[in-house]
Amino acid sequence: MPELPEVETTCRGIAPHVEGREIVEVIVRQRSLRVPVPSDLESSLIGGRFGEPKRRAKYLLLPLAERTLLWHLGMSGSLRIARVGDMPRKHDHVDVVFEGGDILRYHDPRRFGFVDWLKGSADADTRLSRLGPEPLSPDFDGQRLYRLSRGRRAAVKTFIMDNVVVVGVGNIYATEALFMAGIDPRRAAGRVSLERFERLAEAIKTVLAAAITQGGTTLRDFVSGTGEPGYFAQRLNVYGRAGEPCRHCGLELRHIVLGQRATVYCGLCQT
DNA sequence: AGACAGACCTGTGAGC
DNA sequence: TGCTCACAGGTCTGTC
Repeated sequence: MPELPEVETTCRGIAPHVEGREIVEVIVRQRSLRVPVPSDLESSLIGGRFGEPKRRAKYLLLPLAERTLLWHLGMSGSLRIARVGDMPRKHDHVDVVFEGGDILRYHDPRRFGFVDWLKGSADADTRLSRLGPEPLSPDFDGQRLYRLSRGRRAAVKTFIMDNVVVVGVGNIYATEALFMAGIDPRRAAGRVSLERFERLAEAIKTVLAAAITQGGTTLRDFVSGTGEPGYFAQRLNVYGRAGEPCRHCGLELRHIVLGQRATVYCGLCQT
């Protein structure tokens, strides 16, 4: 499931294949994604060239001359580079074919992702304008978490997954960062100290940066832009390990549900 | 305003 | 072996 590191890996992986190359064909096999594929996608893309692909939160931005394509991979989506002649698999919904024969191919079994035009500028499109800072930027730190959390009774895990607080912290990395910082995910956000939020902010940066270095987590159907699988899944300490022993103290890891999300934590190491 | 539930979708794996 | 069914998850929307 693509979280921020996977989207970043995808962005870097596809960039050399798509930037500045003329689009010669667009094939849409499934228009019914979470947002319907725009009816003018094909006509607007053909003959154009993308500028440098960017990432904002878990969105990929592909600029054209006058408009920008906003792509979200949802839960099960992947963008990878194929070649003309590579047979599409089931759930390969969109192909963007470039001069020279590279194909930007969108695969998404659960169709939670979408491709859409950015509405105006990034500041005007409400999907981007309300987003908090990037977790790896200096704008994101423990002070911010502390300030925004005062008076909040929601669980700290739910709080750090709020895109207004900070973007790109999905369920896997929220779970891992809370373990690394030694914080009980159930604790009310408003009752976490500044010192502990500073540890948590550092943990979030550490796990995300490590995952990007590793090329993203390989879980089920993620494949990076160049078709190379990531390797971060092997290094997860708690996510997906409920019932197994904590790597620090050996206590059996517990599974609970917080904010409708599976949560795993150590009852001894996280307080 | 904040908290929470529901909707979207389908492959996977547990349980019968 | 074959079937059914709950579950997984990001984000938007609606309700209290």
